[in-house]
Amino acid sequence: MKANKKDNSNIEPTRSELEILQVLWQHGASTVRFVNDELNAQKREVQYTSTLKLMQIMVEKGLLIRDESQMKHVYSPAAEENKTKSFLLDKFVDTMYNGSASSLLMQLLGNKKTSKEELNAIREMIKKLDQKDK
Amino acid sequence: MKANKKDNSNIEPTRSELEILQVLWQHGASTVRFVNDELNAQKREVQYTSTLKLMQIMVEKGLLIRDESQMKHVYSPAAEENKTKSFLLDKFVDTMYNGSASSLLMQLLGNKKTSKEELNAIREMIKKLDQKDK
DNA sequence: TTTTTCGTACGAAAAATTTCCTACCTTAGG
DNA sequence: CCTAAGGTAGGAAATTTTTCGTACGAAAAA
Repeated sequence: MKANKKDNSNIEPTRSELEILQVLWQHGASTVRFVNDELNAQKREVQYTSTLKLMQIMVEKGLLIRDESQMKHVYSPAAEENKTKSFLLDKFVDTMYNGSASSLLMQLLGNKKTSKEELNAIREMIKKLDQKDK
Repeated sequence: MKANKKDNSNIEPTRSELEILQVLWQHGASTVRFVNDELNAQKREVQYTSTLKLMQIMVEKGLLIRDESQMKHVYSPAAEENKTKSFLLDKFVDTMYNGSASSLLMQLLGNKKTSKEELNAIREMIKKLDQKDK
């Protein structure tokens, strides 16, 4: 019942909260049971009630909304996935690269983990962008 | 005196620790006094001894190293700036974009905050990359 | 020399985050 | 009806992160 920020998307999820958001982004609106199973499968062992509690808190914070019409409540992200991601990406660029997106990209390109396919996808994307402008 | 991970760069700095790293990345090796002043100027009000303590903890964790040869200890990041950033960026891409760098870029390009200049810089970068490959 | 200023060390408090126990309710199966 | 399985609510404990008070030493100023 604390103050809902005018907009949910300017709240920083904690690390655990982010894990939960990931599951919801990936699978869409879900029950606690489902999220908890996913966490245990994908991430780490965690008790059902821990996940429940966390998701309840997230509702209070306005990060999630829930459908209580059924006994098994169904939770979903309160903000657009892209809005949240965009916000977090922005913050990341700011704190890590002084706001320079190209610096970030540079790092990304120098990254072993970035595969050939990724690089090609990026190139294509830029090409299209270039054409539009011309 | 806890175990130093073989490599510092796979440790996740906390949010506050990241703020300190930022200052050090930006200004190079510094005293606590300097870092604290920067934090107060750039970020938020914080007591000198709080910053001191945090930086001491970071030394214990292996995130920072310090030169104690002078009375005013001088701290610097233990790992290469790029190594740490690369690691964090990787994690970010993984958790937020399922490892897809191009998805991230897409988000970046759709971002209001990404200026024209940035876009151009990115285009140039890709062009060069393309030429190399051909 | 005395005092004031500025530094570190250390411990503990405070705050934030995360975990889980217990109680209790509803539904499904016997 | 009775029991077992599975759900939510809420409080409190545990852990992690952050903040700061106090003690004390060195150096600079008076």
